[in-house]
Amino acid sequence: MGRHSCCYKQKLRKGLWSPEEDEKLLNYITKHGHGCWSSVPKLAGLQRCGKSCRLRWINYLRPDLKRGAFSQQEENLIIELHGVLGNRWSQIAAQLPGRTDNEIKNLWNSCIKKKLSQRANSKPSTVSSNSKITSNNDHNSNLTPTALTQEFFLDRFATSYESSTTSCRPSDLMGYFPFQKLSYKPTMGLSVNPNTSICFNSNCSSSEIISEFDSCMTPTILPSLSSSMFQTPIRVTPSVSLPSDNPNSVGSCEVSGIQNWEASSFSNNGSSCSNGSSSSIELQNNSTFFETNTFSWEEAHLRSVENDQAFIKWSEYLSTPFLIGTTAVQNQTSRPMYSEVKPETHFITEGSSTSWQQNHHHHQYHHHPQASQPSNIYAKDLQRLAVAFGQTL
DNA sequence: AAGATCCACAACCGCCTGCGT
DNA sequence: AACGCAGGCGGTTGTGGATCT
Repeated sequence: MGRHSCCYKQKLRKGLWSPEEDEKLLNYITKHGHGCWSSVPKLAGLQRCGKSCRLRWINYLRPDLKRGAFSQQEENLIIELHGVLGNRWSQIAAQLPGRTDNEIKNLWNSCIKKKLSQRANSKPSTVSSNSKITSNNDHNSNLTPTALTQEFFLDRFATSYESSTTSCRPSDLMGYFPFQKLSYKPTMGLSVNPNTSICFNSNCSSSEIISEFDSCMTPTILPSLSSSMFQTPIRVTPSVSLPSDNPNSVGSCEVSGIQNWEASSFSNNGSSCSNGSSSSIELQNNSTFFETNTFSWEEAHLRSVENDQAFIKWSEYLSTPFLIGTTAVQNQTSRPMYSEVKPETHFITEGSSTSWQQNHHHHQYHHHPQASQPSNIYAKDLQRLAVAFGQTL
């Protein structure tokens, strides 16, 4: 095995992609689809290997990517899914439309895992101290992130259970879990016995869990998850068509006021999107375990309002005139768009032209002091971009 | 002001799997 | 059945900006 054959080729560029490379790749895939990835770099005129092109497209250039910071709901969903799926980032990503596995993986490794670890350290063995609640792993110091997540659920469960009133039965408690009303069986990763003890069975394979979830999940309860979560993961088919006559319809699906991105939303016929609601996650409307309890991370409060802006309609995004001058950039109303947009190589399709914007600092705005001064940064980046593409602002 | 350190993100690497021959 | 290729995935590293000292 070892290195992919295409990587043996000489004179292949590595490292960060330049805007010119992005444009070449984007233009090529927009026109022709990717086809065989190994042939894309040659056909697109790039000195890259096919895998590199594929990654760049999937993680950055794909037009159906949701840009910007993760919302609290998304973080919660990631934690929930990670508790079930583990490090299957692609499957987790399939449940978060517009997010990539790489993005989620980075978020987990840099942020969520830290939070869970801090929480575990600051509140050791809450679960194991409860005689009614048992876990296969009572030592937080040895917990893997997945185990930490499980501990997290157990802890929340224990808290809820302790504070509940007399008539609470195990079956009642199931409502506290994100996958509500599931018929958990003793063989599953999560089990509840009549004595109200609950445990994660570490010897239970994930496939069993998945199979159990799949079989007992009622479509009326969680139609989105049941239809897609444990079946074939959503895959984006990058054969994108960007209809120039109706930019507002490009791949946008609005369901319950939020983005409802489907991989299948983009098709060569350009006929906007399929409904796709069967496999979408309605984050805003699904009160999860976390919201129905007292879950709150330290900055969750601070970020909640700001991150609501993450649910910007793609259609609005596409139709917003990014490159109409610095005055527009500085316009306060345009700020959320920029602050939520993962930048560098975003494009707008207007007719046959492709416009680009660049902004390396998108992620700073929600947790750095510079957040109060985005305009200068936008302007600077736009100027850089304009220079790169020979445009004037 | 400058170097050191931290952090988030992009990209690469190696392995696995599926498919065609 | 064996082999090679391409695509996909997860772990890891590299990079550059922000922050700290």
